[in-house]
Amino acid sequence: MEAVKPSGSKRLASAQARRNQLIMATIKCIAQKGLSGVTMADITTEAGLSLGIVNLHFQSKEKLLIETLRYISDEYRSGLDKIFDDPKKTTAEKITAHIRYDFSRKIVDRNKLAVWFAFWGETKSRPTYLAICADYIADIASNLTQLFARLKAEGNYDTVDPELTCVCYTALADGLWLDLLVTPKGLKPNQAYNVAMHYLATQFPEHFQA
Amino acid sequence: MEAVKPSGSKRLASAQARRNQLIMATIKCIAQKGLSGVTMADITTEAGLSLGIVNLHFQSKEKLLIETLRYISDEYRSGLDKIFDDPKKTTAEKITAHIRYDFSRKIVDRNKLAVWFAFWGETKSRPTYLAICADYIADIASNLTQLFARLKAEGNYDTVDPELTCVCYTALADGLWLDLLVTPKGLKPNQAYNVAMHYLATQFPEHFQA
DNA sequence: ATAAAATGAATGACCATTCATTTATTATTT
DNA sequence: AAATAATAAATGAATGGTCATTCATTTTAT
Repeated sequence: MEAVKPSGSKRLASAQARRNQLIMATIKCIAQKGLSGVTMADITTEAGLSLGIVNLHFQSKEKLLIETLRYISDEYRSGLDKIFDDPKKTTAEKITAHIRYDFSRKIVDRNKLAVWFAFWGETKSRPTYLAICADYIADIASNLTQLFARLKAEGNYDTVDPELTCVCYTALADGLWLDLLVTPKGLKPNQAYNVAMHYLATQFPEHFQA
Repeated sequence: MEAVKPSGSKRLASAQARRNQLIMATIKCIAQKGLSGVTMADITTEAGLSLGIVNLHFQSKEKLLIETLRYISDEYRSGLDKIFDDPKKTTAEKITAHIRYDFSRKIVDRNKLAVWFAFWGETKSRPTYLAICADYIADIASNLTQLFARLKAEGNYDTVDPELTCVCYTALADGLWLDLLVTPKGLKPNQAYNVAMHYLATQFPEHFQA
């Protein structure tokens, strides 16, 4: 029935499904074997598909890796955007939701954390990886700074510096994620959340409890 | 003159010098090409030596990488030990020295940071890497917690939880290092130091100024 | 003269990519 | 509806390039 599109909807859907299937397998394999250790054979076997499939859908290994990083970035970002744009939440509620999200199951998944840090560890040598994340990082920082500035205005927080608080919180979250990845026996997601809250409570004691 | 040692001192010294030379070249190459991109040829060329030299001094590439990680770990650790064991410093001075050290030129060297995060990104798949650092991480945390506990006792800080403060500071430092590595145009070492101090000032306002 | 250190061409393993062939899906015809 | 043609998707054996490792030879130190 579709006059313009050359291929039927079933085919398009399956192509997208294959891409996702391969990205999921890539996440798992990077976590298991490291960015320096994953092979095409690892990924396609994990996905239950044939060796040639990656080049069919992604042209090359490198492009699959980049799409995998982009997938994780987009997922993280879109979750935060939803919170930030929610008209029903107050400023304080948005901040709380942000922190809850940062240490939620979906984000603190060790496979995904492994992928994050695998790419961070290579950004100096491969600027492409950084370029993928640079925009969204700036956006998120801008949104969070804005929330802190609003809360400062709403509450009685003359000494708070919203930008500094944003930089400090962001670095703290990064460090806690690293802890969750490398010492899973040491720090639990819930404890990490408490540490983050402890910092926020030092800045906005009227609104947050440590 | 040495009766026991089979080889002369000049040879021993040169063997050790070669090892260091290769480790330095490895740090530079990992920063430039990433852990997944370095080759033996890269490293030996950077060191100005021949291709076979690594296997002569380190048996294998993997062992050289491990020794490189160990070198950086030991360097960091020994610097902190000197501060912690200094009998001339008060508790507060030791903490200040610790933070200064964490953001000093020697530690915030982007090549070395690149190596740190290259290895962190692979710890999930290669537990050996974590094993190398696990001990010293625990030691440093124990020392720092002790310092915070002493300062709590010395000052008027009933609400401070030394362990929590240690976890929070450590994560914050990790996150700031990551920032320094990936967004060198954004955050400068001096600013990172100020952010860390800002957090400490929230815990010990009588002793530290943001 | 002896022994250790260093070299780098040669080797073999590994792995991303290609592409001829097979399988599945959609369109057309009877 | 069924059969057939046309097209897209998927496969995996074969290819070629890269790279860690080896070791016979050369260089340097004792």
